[in-house]
Amino acid sequence: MGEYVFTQGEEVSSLYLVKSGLLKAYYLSDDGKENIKSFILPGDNIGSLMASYAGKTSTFSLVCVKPTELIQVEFKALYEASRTDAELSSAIVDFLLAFGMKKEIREYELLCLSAEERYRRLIENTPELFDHVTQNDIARYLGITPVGLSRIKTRINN
Amino acid sequence: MGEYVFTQGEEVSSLYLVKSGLLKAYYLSDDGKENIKSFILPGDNIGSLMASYAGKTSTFSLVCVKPTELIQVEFKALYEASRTDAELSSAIVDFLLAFGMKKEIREYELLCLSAEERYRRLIENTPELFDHVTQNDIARYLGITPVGLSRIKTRINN
DNA sequence: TTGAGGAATTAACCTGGGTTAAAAACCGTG
DNA sequence: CACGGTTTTTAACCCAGGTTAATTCCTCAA
Repeated sequence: MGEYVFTQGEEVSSLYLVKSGLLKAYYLSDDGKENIKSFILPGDNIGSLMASYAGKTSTFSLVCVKPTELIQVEFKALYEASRTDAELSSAIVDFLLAFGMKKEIREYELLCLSAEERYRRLIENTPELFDHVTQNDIARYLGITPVGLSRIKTRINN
Repeated sequence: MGEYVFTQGEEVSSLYLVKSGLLKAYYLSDDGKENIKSFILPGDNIGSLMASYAGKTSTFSLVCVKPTELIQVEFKALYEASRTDAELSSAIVDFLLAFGMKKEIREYELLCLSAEERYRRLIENTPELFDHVTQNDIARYLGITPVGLSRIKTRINN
């Protein structure tokens, strides 16, 4: 709860699998604005590809929103092992396919939908989230400010 | 040139590798608005994960902007083969890692940057694109209208 | 060379969401 | 219960970008 798994700018060499709890991954801009990349729920996996694969530092921070149990996997070891272990490799393929599809959906929403539509879809698809996350964070996930989200809500309720 | 590789709503079972040429992948909304998901350059790979992996129909269309040579790969066969062939599987892992990183960057740009910043970065990172793609399409890739982009340009040149 | 169709620009007006700041509602803790 | 901090709402004002439509530019085929 409130603990960081890793922070922006850090070298990260692991992937994580969420057993229980809730995390948020977010970008912090130069002027201190927070943009939430994703919430990570039990069963989801998370990691900074850029950091662990391309050897850069992480572009975002990962922090627990609720008490969380994680399984940590050393990326490089996994990657090397996958070179010769077909079963492991195909598990990784599944992991990456799931990852890619999540990203594809998010990209679609950010590119094609208005903030209001994204909000409606979030209610539709992940209502649990609203029980555990402040409206502030919901807004920053939708790509708008808390004030903006409050306005959308009142607009929706006529 | 102008030929469709596949269109939105179609069942797609292949991935593609671009040998030469240029394509665009785009979403068409109910009210006829086009939003460009990505431009695909030589060396890039493209496919609808949702369609070929999850068995849904494609959420976007893929069309050639310039005469293009493609290598087509049947997804299911590839996926099955990868289950037992470590070398193949690890090639797929690399493919998916590259795919994931591209998506991650795009997500960041859409979530955190203004249209003007995205435009500046595009000039910076992919100037070639401007030789082959209309400004209309650049705008639709940036997530704004052609009118909006024209304004940004004049704003930048004081 | 001209004319026609598409691409880009410009202008006028509108709207969604940003910004700032204050007020109100909601906590948990002593 | 009251206090102090955090969330949420509300209000006033602002701006980026959307919309529509007219104008200019470009290109290319006849």
